[in-house]
Amino acid sequence: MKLATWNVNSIKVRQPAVVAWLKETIPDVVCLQELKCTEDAFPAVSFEELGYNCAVHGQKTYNGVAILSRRPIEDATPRLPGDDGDDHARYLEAIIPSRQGTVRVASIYAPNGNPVESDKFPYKLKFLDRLKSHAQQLLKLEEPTALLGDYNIIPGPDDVWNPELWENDALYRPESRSAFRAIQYLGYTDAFRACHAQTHQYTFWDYQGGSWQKDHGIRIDHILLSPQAADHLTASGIDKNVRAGEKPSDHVPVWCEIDI
DNA sequence: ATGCCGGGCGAAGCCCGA
Repeated sequence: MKLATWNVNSIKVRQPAVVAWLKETIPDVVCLQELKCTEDAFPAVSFEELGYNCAVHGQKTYNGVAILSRRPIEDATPRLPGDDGDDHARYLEAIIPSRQGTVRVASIYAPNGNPVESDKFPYKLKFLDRLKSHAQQLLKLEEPTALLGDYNIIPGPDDVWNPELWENDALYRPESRSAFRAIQYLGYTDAFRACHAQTHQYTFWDYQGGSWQKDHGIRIDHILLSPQAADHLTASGIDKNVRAGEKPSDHVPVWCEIDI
């Protein structure tokens, strides 16, 4: 089963690119982030024509997450527990039947958190703490679980072209990196890092300043696997070529293959 | 180091992202 995540930065603008990528790579499950639209405006038909079911947790202008699946989508559940006052559409979880049993997947759009002096940074850290608590609850189920998405965290100095320039950025602050490690310490595996030792493999390049041409990127889109999923991990990759296409998102897809 | 880029909204210019 091939699982993927992609922050599309507006599904309305990116719909042709997503369709082309789906046709080329044929993932079984895709988690999308930054739809920037409500569920009504989500272009589900163009994905259904390719054989995908869609579950959408939308929001006008900001955020918005979705799950596409070639298999049925069961129990699609929006929102991360732990703060009923949080109305951002940043989390959608669902159960997907596999050949043997099921896989639980989540599409996650963690807050950016900049500037760090603003209330956006504590909001980010609180969201990540809620994600950790929920991830801990999910471990008790002892199921194959994949938490896919834009975590907005650079895990370490090898995941950015020039870490010195990011020291006071919310994506690289010690508090953010610590929060990402804390989820892994619960028992989750970074799928890409488990498959690749190469450093400086990026998932995001800023539109500005020729970042893509200079390969000045960051690795912030991640797939975390529960032990029952990680035990069957066979491959992972970053579809970097997508960044060179027509009207690209600033993020590219990250995927993993689990033999379940 | 930032908003030079790109998108939303809405019809100019501001908000937001990373």
